[in-house]
Amino acid sequence: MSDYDFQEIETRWQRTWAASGAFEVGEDPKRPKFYCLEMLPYPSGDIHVGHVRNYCITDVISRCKTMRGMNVMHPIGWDALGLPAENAAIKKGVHPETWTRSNIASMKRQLQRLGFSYPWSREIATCDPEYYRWNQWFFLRMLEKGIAYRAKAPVNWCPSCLTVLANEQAEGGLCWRCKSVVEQRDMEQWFLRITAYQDALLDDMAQLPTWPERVLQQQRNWVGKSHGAEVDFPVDGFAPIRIFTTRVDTICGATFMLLAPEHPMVDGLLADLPDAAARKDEIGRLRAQDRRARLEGRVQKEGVFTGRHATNPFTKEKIPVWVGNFVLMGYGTGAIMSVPAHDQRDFEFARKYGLEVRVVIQPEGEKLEGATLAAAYDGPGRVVNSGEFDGLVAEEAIPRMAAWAQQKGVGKATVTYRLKDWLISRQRYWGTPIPVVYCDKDGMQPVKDEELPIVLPQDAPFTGEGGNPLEKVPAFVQATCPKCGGRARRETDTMDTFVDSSWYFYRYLSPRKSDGPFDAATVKYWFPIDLYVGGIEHAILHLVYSRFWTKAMRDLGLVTLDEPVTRLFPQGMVHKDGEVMSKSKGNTVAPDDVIARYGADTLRLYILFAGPPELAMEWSESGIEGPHRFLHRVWRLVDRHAEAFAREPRVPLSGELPSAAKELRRKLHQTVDRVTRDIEERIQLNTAVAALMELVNEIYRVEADVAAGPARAALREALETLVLLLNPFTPHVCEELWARLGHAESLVRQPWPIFDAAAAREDAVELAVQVNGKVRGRVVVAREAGEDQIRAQALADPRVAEHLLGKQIVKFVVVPGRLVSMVVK
RNA sequence: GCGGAAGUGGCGGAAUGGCAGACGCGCACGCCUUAGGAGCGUGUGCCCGAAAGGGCGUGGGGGUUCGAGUCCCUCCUUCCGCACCA
Repeated sequence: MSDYDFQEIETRWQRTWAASGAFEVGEDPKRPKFYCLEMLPYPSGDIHVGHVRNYCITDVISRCKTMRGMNVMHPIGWDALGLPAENAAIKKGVHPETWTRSNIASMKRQLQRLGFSYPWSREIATCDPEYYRWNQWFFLRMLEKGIAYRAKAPVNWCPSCLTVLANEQAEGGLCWRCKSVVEQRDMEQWFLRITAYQDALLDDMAQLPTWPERVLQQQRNWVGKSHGAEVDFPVDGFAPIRIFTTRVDTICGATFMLLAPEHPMVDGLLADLPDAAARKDEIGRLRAQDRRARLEGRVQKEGVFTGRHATNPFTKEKIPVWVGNFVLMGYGTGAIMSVPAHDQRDFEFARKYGLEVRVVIQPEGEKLEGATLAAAYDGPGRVVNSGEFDGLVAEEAIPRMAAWAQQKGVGKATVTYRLKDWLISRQRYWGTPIPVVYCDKDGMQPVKDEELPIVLPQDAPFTGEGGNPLEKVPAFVQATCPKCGGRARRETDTMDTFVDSSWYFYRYLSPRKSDGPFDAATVKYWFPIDLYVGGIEHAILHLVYSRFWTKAMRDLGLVTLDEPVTRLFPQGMVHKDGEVMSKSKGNTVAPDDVIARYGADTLRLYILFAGPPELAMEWSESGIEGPHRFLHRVWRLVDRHAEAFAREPRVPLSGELPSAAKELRRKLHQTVDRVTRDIEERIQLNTAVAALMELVNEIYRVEADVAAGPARAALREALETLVLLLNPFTPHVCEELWARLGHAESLVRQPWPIFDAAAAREDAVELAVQVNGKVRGRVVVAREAGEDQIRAQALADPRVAEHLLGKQIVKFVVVPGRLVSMVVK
């Protein structure tokens, strides 16, 4: 009997696993495969509790599936390119690669201290040229197919940092670093044509029945498919203004039009008018003021009349054309028809500028008047004031009026999407160089495959003065045109790092392959991913990009899959003191400190026990004591019998067992069933842990009664089964106890306990007896007791009888194994 | 505004429509100990009661059912996305 020295046990077993390559895997056609994926971490410096939670979930499932006889792929890698490394370089004068590699080293050590079951030989880092060369290779294939293209587009420009920012880095219209208001600039950029897949991204959701609805819903919103109509409003002397609307049924109520301030027709419309300059200034003010007003939360609607009129093609009326600060250039056509009677935004605008409000949808049994309307009416009703369409209900009017527009050649039913093509250009150093050059003679030319990888130069200057450091490396910029052999300028934009994470899970399968991104046969064996666990914050960007990437690869003939992931399990965040745990809030907990005090097994157990994995969990310092005490209890319980069992010959469980042994086996096998289903089916790990705690309590309770004689075999079974069931959660202490129980082999591939349904069955059950919905007594009946017998016993219960005195039983319900319910009056 | 998730003891949280509060934290009392921030045991939703027992209880209100935390309707609150999306 010895103390539970978790530090010594944990480091020793971690060394043993590493030395034996315990978690290395390969393709094995004889065993069913299980690809268990977790989101690869960004090497920011330290593992945080959120990572730990993510990886504990996958580790328990991986270890359990392995014990269940499956061939499990459970790899890890590093999402190692990205802005923070470059900022560290600017701030501390270290090269981004040095910073990144040293972070990887320390985070790897932290992961190893947690005992996760990774095949480390498959570790990848996306900053490795042997990884990002395949980003470049994919890019070239996509360029050939027209999936990648270059175009001018508005981007976020920070006037103080003198650089372009990713959308995510310009949140709320402010530069994330210096907080200045970002400007929109038109620049030549690289895009991936994700919009070619917008319907596939929606339709293929049918192949994802086990994805959580909230994720699918977020993705649907992100794609933002919206059915409506486009209609052209002619303007004398100009091209017609094309609008998009979902409510073409209200078009006869359109009393003015609005253009986005950035709309390309605005300047032309103003051109020859006498007061053009003043109007132009006003509109310029709207463009500038718009973003600021939005981020301050003041969303006042403002507009400027252009001085021009357009013709409503349905009513032939001339209506004024305005510029409105709430019309977005990025959605629809950047121009709208304004129907103030039936759209609240248009209503507010019309009231402010004294524009006409005309009712064209009349609700049942009411009479709305434009002049007295208090708010826009957007409910159901019938069309009025709309000529031949009067009397139709709105839903009928929409297709009819769209068809009319098409027939007259002024519009058509159409569909718009919120989704935009994926802008992958970044004017930054620490990313994958985009493999093209620009030749004065031949223009843009893709680099030849043989020249890949285009490697980042080591000697770029990180000054923090803005601009892309790559531009300042002449040896990098100077290139040869692959077509004419003349001088060319190399592209200095690098790729968005979301490119790296869109396909990394294929690379794990053949991580060192040098003649292709992955091996088709291994993909065929391992894909699709059976379970993907990660933070809910990636519900859109990463998970949409990954789905797109697989579809694009399919169309390039590289894979045969439509979707990469069968089951997605987004785990909840970790909170502390009611807030999300984060560096900026300063409420983080360092896993290393917890491990030093309690050990990795306790940390793993606590983080899984604290709550259901899909919901936010609340971190509490005192809560961790429970699992820690539990492991001590397990240790004492098993260790005090271990030596004896290790020596004793194995006695089969046979014949009639004493009742204490039968009770123990009942609880034991009920626990086997619960734990197995909680891990494999429900992914409800907190209740699996609770079941194991109950089991330990039960073993303690009957320990003395089963320590000797024929019952002793049941004690041994219980202790060994406990160690096996607990192993996925707390593998170090379990390995140690397993060894002490006399086993030479590691637990990693030990077969999972087999559920014995007969042993788990209760032979007597206690039923509650309800009278008018209230429990008035209990009866113990044999498992197979018939209804008559149960009825007789229930009525015989003295307390029940008391409540029946002078009453009539009008209904009698027996729920086998549960309760008896009677209604009396 | 739209979408999603969630409201259960002092706290984290359990409950295929079937005995609400499993398991753990905390707390109280006791045992053991030279000592304990160790271990063991008992108790612990609220109210009345010495007890037996009774009443009330899963955000509020209504409904379905022999039976509702769970299903339906409605309202309220909190958190998380997206958001002047036409």
